[in-house]
Amino acid sequence: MTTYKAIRGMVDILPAATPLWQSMETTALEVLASYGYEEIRLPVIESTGLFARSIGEVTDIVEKEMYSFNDRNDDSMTLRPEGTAGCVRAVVQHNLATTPQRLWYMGPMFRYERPQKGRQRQFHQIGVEAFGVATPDQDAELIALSRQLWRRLGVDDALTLEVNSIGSASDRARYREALVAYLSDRREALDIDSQRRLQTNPLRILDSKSPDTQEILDAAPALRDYLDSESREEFDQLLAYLEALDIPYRINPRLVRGLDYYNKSVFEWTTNALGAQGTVCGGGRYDSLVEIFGGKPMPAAGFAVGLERLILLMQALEITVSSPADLYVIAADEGTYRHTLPRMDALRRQFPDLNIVQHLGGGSFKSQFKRADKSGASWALVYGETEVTNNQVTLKPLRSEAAQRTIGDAELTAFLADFLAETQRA
RNA sequence: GUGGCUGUAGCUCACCAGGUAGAGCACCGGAUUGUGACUCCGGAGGUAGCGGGUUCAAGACCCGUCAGCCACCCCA
Repeated sequence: MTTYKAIRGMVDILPAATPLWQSMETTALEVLASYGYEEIRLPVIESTGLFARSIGEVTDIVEKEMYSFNDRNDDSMTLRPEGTAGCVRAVVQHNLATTPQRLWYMGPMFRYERPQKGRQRQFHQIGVEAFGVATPDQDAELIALSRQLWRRLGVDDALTLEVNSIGSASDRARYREALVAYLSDRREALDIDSQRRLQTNPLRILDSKSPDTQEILDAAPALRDYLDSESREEFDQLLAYLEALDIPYRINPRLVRGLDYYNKSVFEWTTNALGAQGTVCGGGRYDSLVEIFGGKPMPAAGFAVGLERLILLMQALEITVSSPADLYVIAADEGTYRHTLPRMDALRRQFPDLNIVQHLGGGSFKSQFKRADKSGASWALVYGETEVTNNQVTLKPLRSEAAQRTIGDAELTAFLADFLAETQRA
């Protein structure tokens, strides 16, 4: 017999972890709604060309990390490696950007990379994209929104905001020339990867981790000196907004994002609690992407949150949530079980927020109580012969020292209403 | 894609000049009449990731392969 395992880099999220995921997701939904962002749901597969054009032909993502294949019509398709390209495509296709739009989406992304902690081949992101506002109040709102999310999740103390401005495309072109000129003279002192990038993507040399390369970069031309006045002013304005919001930040002049479409202000939220993959959230402005995809020129900015990394961070901070059952229903035998059926059915309709777990498969009271205990339920509802003949039910507390009691069916409703009120849910 | 470490019961791990596997936790059952958690007793559960080689004999050694982890790389 053949046994199957999930394929490399594809990860099952098991019941032990889903309560934390769900809690994180609902919190995110609330925060996004509180800022007036609306959900958009997008396909997981797009034309390969869409990503090549937006992300950039010479980026690592496009060069070697895409899950691409030809469909039955021999068209090249790609499992989305990120969400912005598809979102912009949808905005253009449906003409959504006639007025400013605040959008978000959540779902799986795919990159063919070597897996390690915090890096999978299928992973999940929440993407937030805002269209139509060119001024840095938009960048500030996006950062404020993300900080609000960290606060609500209890991870804000573990995250640091890094910001930078990478200017316009023409600023970067001029800077690239200067940087290449400077580094070419010192070519042999650079690490191998940086030597290669000298031809392909020189700006990425800036965030090389090689100490030798970084030392050479200390005396290199600075990107900031090549920014036009607009980029500079808008960056300074963003910093002023961050100060007004009381969001601590670190200007990282070597922060350059890996995707070609970014311009002007960019940012990352990072942590050192996760090892090498410390970026939990990254984003910035991408003012020319809408036009590239055939829309009317339209400024835009956004960011993406890596959900696995966020979960890992929450786990590292020992943030736990659980949703145990409220009631566990025990019946003495087949006849009493049948007696409970219409009653539990009615209770579920009457109290939709109540988690009622019915014991299945029979067994002794002893074994049923063991299960009841393991379910985490607060109360066991016990139906034996006596209860059934008297139209009663026995309530046994499983989490407290309160006394067990037997009450009439009619009183159960009042009891459960009180229970929900106590647990602040009714 | 590169380098290093690891891979034994559901989980965490052990044994071992190489002589066909064990613990704790978890699981199931029991300790007289309809009651969990603690305790005691018993039980079930493993093609030792997979394939090949060396050997009388391999979970242990060698090779390959797959997977995980760590770092590089890259990003979320």
